[in-house]
Amino acid sequence: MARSASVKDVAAHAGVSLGTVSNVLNRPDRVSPDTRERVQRAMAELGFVRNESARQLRAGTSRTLAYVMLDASNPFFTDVAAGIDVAAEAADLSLMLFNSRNSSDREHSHLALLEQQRVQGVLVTPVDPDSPALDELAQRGTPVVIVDRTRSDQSFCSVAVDDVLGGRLAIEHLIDRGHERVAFVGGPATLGQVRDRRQGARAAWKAAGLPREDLVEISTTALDVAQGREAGQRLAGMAAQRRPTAAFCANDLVALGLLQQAIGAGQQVPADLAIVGYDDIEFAAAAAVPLTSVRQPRQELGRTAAELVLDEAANPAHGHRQVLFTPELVARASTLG
Amino acid sequence: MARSASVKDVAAHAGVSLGTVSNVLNRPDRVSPDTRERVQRAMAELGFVRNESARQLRAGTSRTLAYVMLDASNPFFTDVAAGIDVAAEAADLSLMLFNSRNSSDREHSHLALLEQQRVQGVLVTPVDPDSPALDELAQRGTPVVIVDRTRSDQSFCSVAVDDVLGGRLAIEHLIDRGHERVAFVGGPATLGQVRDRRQGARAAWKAAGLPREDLVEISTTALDVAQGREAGQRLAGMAAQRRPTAAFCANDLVALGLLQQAIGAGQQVPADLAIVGYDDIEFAAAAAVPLTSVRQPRQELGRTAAELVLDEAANPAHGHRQVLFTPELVARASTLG
DNA sequence: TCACAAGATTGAAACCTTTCAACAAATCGT
DNA sequence: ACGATTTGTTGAAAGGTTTCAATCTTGTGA
Repeated sequence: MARSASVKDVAAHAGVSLGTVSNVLNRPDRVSPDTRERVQRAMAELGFVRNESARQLRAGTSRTLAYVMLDASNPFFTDVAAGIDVAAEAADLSLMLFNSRNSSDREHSHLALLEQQRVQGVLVTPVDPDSPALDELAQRGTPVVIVDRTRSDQSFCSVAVDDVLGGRLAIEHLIDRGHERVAFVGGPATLGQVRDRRQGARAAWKAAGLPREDLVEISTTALDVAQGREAGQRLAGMAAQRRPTAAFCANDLVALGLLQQAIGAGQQVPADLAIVGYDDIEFAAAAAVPLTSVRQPRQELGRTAAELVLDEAANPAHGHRQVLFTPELVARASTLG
Repeated sequence: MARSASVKDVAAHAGVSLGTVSNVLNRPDRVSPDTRERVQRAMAELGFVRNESARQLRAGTSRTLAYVMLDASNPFFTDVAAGIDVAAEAADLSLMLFNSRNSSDREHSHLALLEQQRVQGVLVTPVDPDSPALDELAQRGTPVVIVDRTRSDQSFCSVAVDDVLGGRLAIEHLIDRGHERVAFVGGPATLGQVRDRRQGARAAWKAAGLPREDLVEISTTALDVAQGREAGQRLAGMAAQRRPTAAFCANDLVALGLLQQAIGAGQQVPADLAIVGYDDIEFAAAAAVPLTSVRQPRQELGRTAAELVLDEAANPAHGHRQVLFTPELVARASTLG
């Protein structure tokens, strides 16, 4: 392509100075109506497109926000992203999404690029929330908010949902429904989410005075559908009197896999096996046996995260806040049948 | 934050000229090992971060590719995005994702920003593939590839899947299974996909010599789960001898909604109603009655699109190509029971 | 008619990096 | 020991925009 026209070309073509062209672009009211029109016509004729690099270099500020997501194929994160998008749009910023696909390397290379681009702020659901790369990024001045994860210390803004409470809600619901032998399905335990949900589950179990060994743990290597199916087979393989009558899964993907396996093996849900998922993604309600699940306020999570990062970017007196949302149990047929 | 250090600061701190710092950054081999090390130490001490705007302004080239997706919450598109990502990574570019959420306005504002950013190339699944905004963008020199849509003319590179064939495969499968009254569920007809799939369905129906009125059309206002449920209710409301024994849905989300409604109403799938979806998203196989679906090579779609846009960016002799992939029917329990 | 204010336009400087011709120093061959 | 290479380093120019003090025009009030 021919090198595209610059303000200078437009100025020459319209017979005005280059400062005036810039004024038309940035303070149209400072310029008389007829010159303004002349300049705009010149822009149209030359196909002028503002060079954002130059603009940003001079102005020092970019008009974008970025969200580095852990796994774009998990609907939970796309819903969070939609919430961020709403807030970004309200602030007249564009949201760029990056997918680290569970890889630290990809995550770090995206973060490095974003820092070089001087984006207004970075939202990130990190592979490892305690990675020092995040500290360095923040320390050098990029506003960073951690999404759906928390840190041991309070050195960042973060938004997350109370997973311990969520685990408790799930188990209390199953206990209410009369179950006395329940499986917790999820893993790996290196994920904070998994640990917290399990911890809440155990606390509720203990509080109900039920014997510890009747909360059976089935560990998976990832939180996806395939692992849910696999866990279902292990469950099915257990001796009948030891087999749990209900399962609480660490997320909906696992729960859907488990549901599929159970129905495929001819079991009735919830009569033979009740199932509770986590996240309440759209496909949970749309499953053939609609799934009871712990709902997280995904959109609000994203919206709040965006507001925090914008505050950090704009407000010099910004103080870090850790926002914790409250989850909610949505009971459906997979436990109510 | 304190304004971050520039090459000039690094040069001063390391006691070298500014050109040398740039060499360390871009041609490390041209610089002697000890000065290189000195400069690198200075960078680390000052927390130097290269300013990408300035780099890009001078170098004229960005290191990013962008995909403007129609609906990030549809797993089909995130899978396509993953395919693009793989190819982008291989070319050492970063992929930025934007979500237009089915809005032309959002799509256009994203495209405008990307043009200003002078990205290497833009991949887009547009709300309206015939929008003149795309022509203008391409005409001004930004490489553009249309993904999962096609244009009447050949003025763009595009990658898509043969939807007419896909529709034919679905209906032929149902005819093979002995169905003689089938519903086509989908809409709105303004979507090229819907039109093509329906056209293929009709062609196959006609080729089998079946009466036209026995391919019943149930039109939806969108291709999502809620509309699928709604369509299910309309189906259920039909008089028994007029009611189709099978449904071909224009995508999997609709099929899942239909499946849910049917099972909720106590019907047996496929005995009372066989269902074929389209896209073969992961949740199709994971549904409680695994869904027969028409699979599209999603990742390959993305990968090919990325390769086309990179060729257009790099190769002056580039000619536009319209790549059409072949879909494939994956038969599962929802038609095989 | 003159002084002044208000409004419109100008042009140079600054933002930070990369590139490249030119220069300096070290190394080599003879 | 001397010119020719090679290796390493320099500094100015360029890239496109925005900003801002300065200048020019026009209109107003006395």
